[in-house]
Amino acid sequence: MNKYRTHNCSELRVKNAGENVILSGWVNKKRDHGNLLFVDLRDNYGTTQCIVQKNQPFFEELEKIQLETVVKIIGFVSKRSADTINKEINTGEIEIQIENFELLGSCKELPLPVFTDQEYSEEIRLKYRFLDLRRKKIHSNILLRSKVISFIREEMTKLGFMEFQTPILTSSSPEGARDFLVPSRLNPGKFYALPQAPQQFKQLIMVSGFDKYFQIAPCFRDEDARADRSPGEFYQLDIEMSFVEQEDVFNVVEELLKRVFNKFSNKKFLFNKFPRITFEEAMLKYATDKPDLRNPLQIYDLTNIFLREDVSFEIFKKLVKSGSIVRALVAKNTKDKPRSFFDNFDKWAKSEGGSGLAYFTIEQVEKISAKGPVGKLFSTESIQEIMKITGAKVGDSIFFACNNENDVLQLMSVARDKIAKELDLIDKNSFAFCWIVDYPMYELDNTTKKLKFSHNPFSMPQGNEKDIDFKNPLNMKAYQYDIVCNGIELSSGAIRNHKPDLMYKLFEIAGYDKKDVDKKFGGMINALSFGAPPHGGIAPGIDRIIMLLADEKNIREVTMFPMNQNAQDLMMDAPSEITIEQLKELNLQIKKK
RNA sequence: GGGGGUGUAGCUCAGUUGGUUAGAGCGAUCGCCUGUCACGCGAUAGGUCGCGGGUUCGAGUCCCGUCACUCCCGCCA
Repeated sequence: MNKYRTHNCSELRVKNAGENVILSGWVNKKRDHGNLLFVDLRDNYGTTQCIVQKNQPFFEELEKIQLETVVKIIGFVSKRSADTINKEINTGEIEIQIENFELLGSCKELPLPVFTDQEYSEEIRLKYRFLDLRRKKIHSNILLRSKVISFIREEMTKLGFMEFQTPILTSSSPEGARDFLVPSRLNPGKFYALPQAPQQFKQLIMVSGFDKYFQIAPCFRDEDARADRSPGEFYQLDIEMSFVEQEDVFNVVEELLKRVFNKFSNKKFLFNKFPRITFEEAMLKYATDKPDLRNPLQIYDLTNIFLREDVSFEIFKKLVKSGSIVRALVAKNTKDKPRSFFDNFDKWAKSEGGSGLAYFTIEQVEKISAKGPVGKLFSTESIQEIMKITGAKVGDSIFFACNNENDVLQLMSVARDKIAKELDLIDKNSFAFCWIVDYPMYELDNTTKKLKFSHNPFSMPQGNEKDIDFKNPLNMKAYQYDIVCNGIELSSGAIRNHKPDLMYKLFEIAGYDKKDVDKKFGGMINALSFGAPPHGGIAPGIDRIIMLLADEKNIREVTMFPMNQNAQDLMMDAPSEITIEQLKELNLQIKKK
């Protein structure tokens, strides 16, 4: 028999009444009635009410015990009387009559309450994460994470995939995020990098003939944090497959995500078959390549309206003439909204650094007209044209923004969310997945004005190799795709370029000559020239999947031991200073400020 | 690197236009209480109002600076 317990704290039922039992756990709560003491004992599985009367010799000792102390309770199970049953917990029909107890782990005065729904500061939560993790919500989030990960492993295995580990110490890559670097003791002056993703390794696994790979892979990127982005490290469900086209990857991922989301959430799927939206279409309709499709609002281009003679909105007309564009959103049935409703959006848009949001409401007394500060600047015919383009009806309002393309898109993307939230148009009980496809191979770097890879440099350009228009690289599309759910980008993926010659050509366009490519990606290119299968894959973010399933907005709520925004672990005190000896051994010197 | 928010007791927060001794709930300590399940009742302790400077007869409150946490932008192929 186990020394510490015969049962866990969620196990005992009426049928156990009369049995002698031993339970161990944390003192979750005490209710002290002076001559009668209730102790709620908690472990990973649940809580059990234990009770002791004053006549027991250890009564006073137990009465004074700190919450969160770990104790072993020895006693017997007794059935509760009907009026004292607690239906909230699954051991609520019984209680333990304590016959003795043993202190297993004492507890100092708590820096934060454990048994409470109260929110408290992240600083204190992260410093005492081991206490924070005892709390119900986050404890169950972490359990959910564990279950999801093992389910994913099972399902991937069923789908014929093999899990392989890839190195954690690897080489720095020139593209992409900032690397975390690790100095090499045996190779003075040289550094390893932690992998931003096992990108090259998973391709090498394909070249090695393993056909279907997956891994719950740690990824390291030294970039600034966001609510949905841990600083430092995160996990991807890394997938790669040989002899596949884009659709084959989609089928696997769609099937897997459906199984996972159906198993771990009651929310419904808005689309049973995930819609495919081209990058171009997404940017036009949603002004972002990670649209929240729960939001029914669409964006329309109204630039041409401002070239019309019968529109006298001179500020916008002037901007349009000098190259600005106009994009609009329709807010249905908003004619009765107060003036403040509209002005607040304009005020908000200005606070976003934009030029504001103009608006009018379509009305019809006899003729169709526009109401609002700029309404009279539009003729009936121009309003009718706007209604044709946008599908707006009498009683709807139009919000529009005019600026250069970048700024308009940025504003409209956020405005679309904000207006939908304000009008309560988003069904919170659903998942809206979609694929974003046909990404451009290259884009212009805003600061350097040079061409760069818009996503992964290893992606395969679309079309027959002979027909690819290398002269107009900005027109080149790639077999590059993203999967998005509820406005959250879960993953990017691509069919890879497995042809070294083509790869050199593509890198040349981005400004890397053959020598650069050989130096930076030599291992990869070399491998591809020894018989590489066509292959492709994807890597959905595990943390974000759990966030969606747990309905959490912050990634730290689904991460056991996260770092804070400044990439510090307040509990372990990382990063920390190291000794002179360690530095010497690594041939490093710290430059003083 | 830039912008916003927050910072008052161990924890969560209140604190009016600048005005006497900075409050509450939870927690802690002590006492009372035999059926609670957020038990109840009474008492006590607990404060560099993040830090530094300034304005003022007087600053938790106003101003300047700074630090910490957080959200966003940049960044994240």
